[in-house]
Amino acid sequence: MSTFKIGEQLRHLREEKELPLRKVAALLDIDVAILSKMERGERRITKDIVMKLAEIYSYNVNELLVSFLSDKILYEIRDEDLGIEALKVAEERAKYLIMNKKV
Amino acid sequence: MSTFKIGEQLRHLREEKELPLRKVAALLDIDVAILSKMERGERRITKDIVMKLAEIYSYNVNELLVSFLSDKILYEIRDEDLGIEALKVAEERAKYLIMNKKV
DNA sequence: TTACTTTTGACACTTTATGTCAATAATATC
DNA sequence: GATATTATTGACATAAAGTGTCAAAAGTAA
Repeated sequence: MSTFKIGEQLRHLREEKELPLRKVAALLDIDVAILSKMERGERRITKDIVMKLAEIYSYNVNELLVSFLSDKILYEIRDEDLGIEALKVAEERAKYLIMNKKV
Repeated sequence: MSTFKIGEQLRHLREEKELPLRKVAALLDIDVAILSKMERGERRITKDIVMKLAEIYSYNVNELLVSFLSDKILYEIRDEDLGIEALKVAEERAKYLIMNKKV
């Protein structure tokens, strides 16, 4: 999947901290190439990585997670005319499920 | 991925029409086992199959597609505390993207 | 140039998804 | 309750997608 926003956001944060991929990748214990690709949307970003990066960059983790999740959601409805409608229905259903403690 | 709602809905429609899996599977040109699993959420349902089934059951295709898409969306945010928040952000972003004709 | 950072692509490997099939289970009909 | 029909389950082989590793190439700064 390609990331729409979270990748850019993470790159932006890294550049603000003036950290090279090399250092951040080392902290995450992953290859530089993978981090590079994650920031540019060529590799999947995992929830785990997002949380670790929030820690590394001292950034609000929930905000990053919402970006991460909304990217995944938008990916599911890319090119779909009924996307907005599906989002509304999904939200109704999610609220209902939460009320009944199912999600 | 498991289907939450679309599978049940399709099974219900099939039963209303009193069509056996065998016949519907033949119309779709897929194996009976696969259709059985799709209806019970053990196999992925594709957009293509949903549209063909709407035709076969003479049912509103958009309604089924919205179920199908919202299932996929809900799957992405299952078990996520920030799911609702992510849905709202995704909707805002989707509207923005549509305005700018990007999605 | 030289050093450093980043990107790109190849590769082997793993995981996940897919289609096919047959055996089993469940249901209905006689 | 035997038989026919329908539905479910699991095994299998194959295909597709994702992952980690590496090194060469490209880009950037000193």
